[in-house]
Amino acid sequence: MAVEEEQPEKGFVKEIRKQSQDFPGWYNDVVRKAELADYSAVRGCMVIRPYGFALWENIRNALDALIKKTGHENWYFPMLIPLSFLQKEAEHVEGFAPEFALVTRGGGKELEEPLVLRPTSETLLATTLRDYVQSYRDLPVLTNQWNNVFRWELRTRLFLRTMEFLWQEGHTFHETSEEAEKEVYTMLECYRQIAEEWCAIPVIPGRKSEIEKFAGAQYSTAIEALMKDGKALQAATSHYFGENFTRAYDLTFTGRNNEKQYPHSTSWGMSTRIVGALIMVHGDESGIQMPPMVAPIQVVIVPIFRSEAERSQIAAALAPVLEDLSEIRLKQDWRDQRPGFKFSEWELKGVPVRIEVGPRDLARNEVTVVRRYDRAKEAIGLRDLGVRIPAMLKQIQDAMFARAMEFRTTNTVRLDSLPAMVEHFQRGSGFVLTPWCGSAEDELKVKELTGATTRVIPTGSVAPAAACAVCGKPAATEVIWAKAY
RNA sequence: CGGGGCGUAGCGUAGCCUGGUUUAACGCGCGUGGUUUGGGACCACGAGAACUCGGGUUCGAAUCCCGACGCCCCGACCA
Repeated sequence: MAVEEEQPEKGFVKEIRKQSQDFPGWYNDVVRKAELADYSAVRGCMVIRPYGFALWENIRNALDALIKKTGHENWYFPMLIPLSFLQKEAEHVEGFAPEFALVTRGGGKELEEPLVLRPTSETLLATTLRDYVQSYRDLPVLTNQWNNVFRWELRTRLFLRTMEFLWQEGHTFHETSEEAEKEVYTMLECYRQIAEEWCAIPVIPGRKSEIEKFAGAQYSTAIEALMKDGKALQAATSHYFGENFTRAYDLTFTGRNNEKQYPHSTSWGMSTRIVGALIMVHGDESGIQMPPMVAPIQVVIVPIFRSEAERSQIAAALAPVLEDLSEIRLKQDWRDQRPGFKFSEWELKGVPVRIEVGPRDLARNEVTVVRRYDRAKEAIGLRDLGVRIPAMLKQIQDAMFARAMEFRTTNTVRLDSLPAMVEHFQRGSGFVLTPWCGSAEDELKVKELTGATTRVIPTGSVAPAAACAVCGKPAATEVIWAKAY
């Protein structure tokens, strides 16, 4: 009951700041009050609580299945990496050095060489695979690992940027550049599927600019999503390294021509940040909204009763229903709280469907079903739930994606001049699509004038027959600009 | 790293300016008992804080002074 401001019309929320007035405050309240995650003893690190971790697990399981389906195998590499490994690739170390966390002591004495808590594992992969790859017959090597990484961040936010986070990092090594580049886009497509089909988050896949690419990559690709506050969030990335890392780490193979060659490598990752994206795309003034496919709890049953007799009546009536819904992630809430309290709490936590069962319902052999998506309420016969609930979950999943897509569409504009961009970004953000010549000076100029950066050059977009919106030279591509997380 | 703010019970705060009826208060939460239960219930009783840490001033410090540490916000930085 921390908030004194006037209640929203519906009067359902008491504990979270208003999304419309204080988006960052709202986000923070929702993450903590919905019991997804909390701060920890160390600044910038977080405790992921069971409800939040269950959400991550659902996303992870879906992605892990896709990764395996596309031919990759899970490995595990150590978290401690000798500092010298990181220092071998100049661009890479330059990009990451400020974020290193070093271990300098062990066993009570100073270490010969500091160890880095992995910020990412490219260097370790390339080094290790030297022992396993000799011939073109040993390629491709398609690896993935689920782990934690550390980056010493100055400003942190739960899920979006923490010093330690969970992700998967895939690393692959190929005989040819064609094969490696194909891999980059195969994995980007996997990420698109996870984001759009599982998390109901519309994304734009495409290529990052030179400035925005990963340190050490030839080029980077990403999927970009638009949050409800108009800011962009990179939801996953996939990089092409060419021979950059294999040369730097002297990973070679003997090719079909009997000559020593360097494999072409890639890496790609999706992190717990996707959880933050999901919250900021679907959440509203009442809290989170979980897309049914990844929701830790898809259906919650709130029994309403006054007496022991009513209680057992409800329990008895529910028994066959529970059998019909055995495929659903379902929770019964028999806690000793008033129903209204439970309604609010489950809405805050974003459970897609709530089933209310009380004496009035049972008298008609029905239950009251309420959708979190729009609070639509309807009576459904007890025997129909086994069919109606799965259909409803599917319908909610689709509706959530459609609504997010509509938001993105109405918040995407085409502009063709720098003054128009400056004027636009003074009012807010959203996606801004412009013709662009591709020069880094333009990016820096726009960033200085507006705070916005290039997010992505959409896959499949063609060079418009137009002048670059920033400098007026002939455009080489279309590009999306936005203020970003 | 620059600018600003804050450290008082599990959480959110009041008290501080103007030291002493403060035995540090209030709300939420927590425990027990009871009445309740279809949109965040109510009553009663109860547990819970040597006020971030270290110095100093003073007869007396949560309160004033100095220092340290931690956290938050803004900026810079940033897969």
